Amino acid sequence: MATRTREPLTRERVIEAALRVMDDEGLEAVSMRRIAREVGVEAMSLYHHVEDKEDLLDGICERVMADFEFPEQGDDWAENCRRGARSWRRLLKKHPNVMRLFAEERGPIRSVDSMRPTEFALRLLRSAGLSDRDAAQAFHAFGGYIQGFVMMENGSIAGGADPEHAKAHAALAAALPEEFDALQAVAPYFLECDTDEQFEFGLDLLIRGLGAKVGASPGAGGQEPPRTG
Amino acid sequence: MATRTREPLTRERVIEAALRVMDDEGLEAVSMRRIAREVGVEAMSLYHHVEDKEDLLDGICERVMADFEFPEQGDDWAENCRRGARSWRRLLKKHPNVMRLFAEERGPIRSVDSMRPTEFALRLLRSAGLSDRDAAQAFHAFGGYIQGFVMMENGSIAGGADPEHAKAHAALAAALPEEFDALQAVAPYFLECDTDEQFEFGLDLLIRGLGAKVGASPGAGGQEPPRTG
DNA sequence: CGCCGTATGCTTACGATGTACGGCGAGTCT
DNA sequence: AGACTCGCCGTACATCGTAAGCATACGGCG
Repeated sequence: MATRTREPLTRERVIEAALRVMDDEGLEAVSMRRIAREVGVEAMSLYHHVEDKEDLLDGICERVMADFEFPEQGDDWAENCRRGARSWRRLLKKHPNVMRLFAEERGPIRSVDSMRPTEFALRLLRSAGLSDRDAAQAFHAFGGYIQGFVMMENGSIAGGADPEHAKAHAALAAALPEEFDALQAVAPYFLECDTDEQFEFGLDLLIRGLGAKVGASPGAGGQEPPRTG
Repeated sequence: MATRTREPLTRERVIEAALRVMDDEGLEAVSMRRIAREVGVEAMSLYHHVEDKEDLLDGICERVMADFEFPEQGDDWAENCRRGARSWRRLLKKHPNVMRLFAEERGPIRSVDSMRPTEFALRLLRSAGLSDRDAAQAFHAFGGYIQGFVMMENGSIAGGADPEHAKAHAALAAALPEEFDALQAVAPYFLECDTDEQFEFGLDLLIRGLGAKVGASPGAGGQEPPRTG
């Protein structure tokens, strides 16, 4: 028979297929029917493994986060931060569409593995000498920067990566009234666009700033937490 | 007659209606039919003023950017940067869903007004003493940070703003295995979550870092641009 | 062995979406 | 007057998420 006791579809396999389709064909290709086809099943069968499409997308997010590659750590906290940040960016760029999912309101976390990157980052910041409070703040600062940067790389609002769009952008900048002189002066550098270098630039700013802060109040562990009621 | 020569629907009015619906009822409510109803017309009539839905969404983005409020400028470049950043964040928070649009790949810019915030930011950075090249880099650093931060505020992946979600997140953190000690220690501060303060923290890091850079190579204008072929 | 509850999958169907296509009425030009 | 254009409408279609019900297969029981 064709329908021999087949491999019994799991949530993991569904999500994996969805991630594959998303990476290969874009987020709009991720429909229940498309994913079902991908795993050799009809659309409605997926609902035995995911609650609904939102849940599927949540699953993709967690799946991606769980793929974070933990960089080796050395003695220099700044370099450790840099490596962590680069790794996070690399991950986000590997699945360009996941930023769009992050930008939506996501459901509660379900898998433990997807929290490991956060734990990793927080340890790193604490080991740099930040208080728990400052670690939380710095976490948001770095997280925001990295995700926002990648978003600008992908979405290309106000300075994107792909040459064609950048070219169009620059052409438009050149055609602008004279009052946009700063834009016209800087446009070539938008075009040049070595995004790795640009990423490092901002990363450097954050780390320098953090260095100043660490130097200012060195070695402080966590003081008492705020009342969380 | 009811159908007297009525106000002749324009692209602007369509986009304005779409923005209103998006702000009031969320991005998923923005359908061609819904917007058409909003302006008292049938869905297909919209296509005389926007190419397709993508174009409409592009229009929303530009419309929002054109709403940027230019803060007054003083003598302190750092304070000027802060004001500009706060203004940009305020704008993004005023239309929380627009971040999701920015996260997608957007079409080419069409309106001049929507470029003014960029021009403003670049002037500001140049007046701080940055070279054109560094201004471009810093622009991406600040832009990335601000947008990413707001995205985290809204989307709440790894530390969101609204209390309910944060609470759930913290509860989950507390229930985590012991290996997540950093996360557990910092969780209260994620919960506390004075987002304004957190925003200022990251902003400060960037500005401090920039200050170091400005101090290092002071007053340099723009050197020659790279070949843009 | 047969029996049955519970997973798992399929089929059908419904309402909503973006938009291609063609028609219709009014204003403008020759 | 007649032709043409412009703004708008109505209809139609493919695709989407998913609710409801039916079919089949598997595991634990007698």
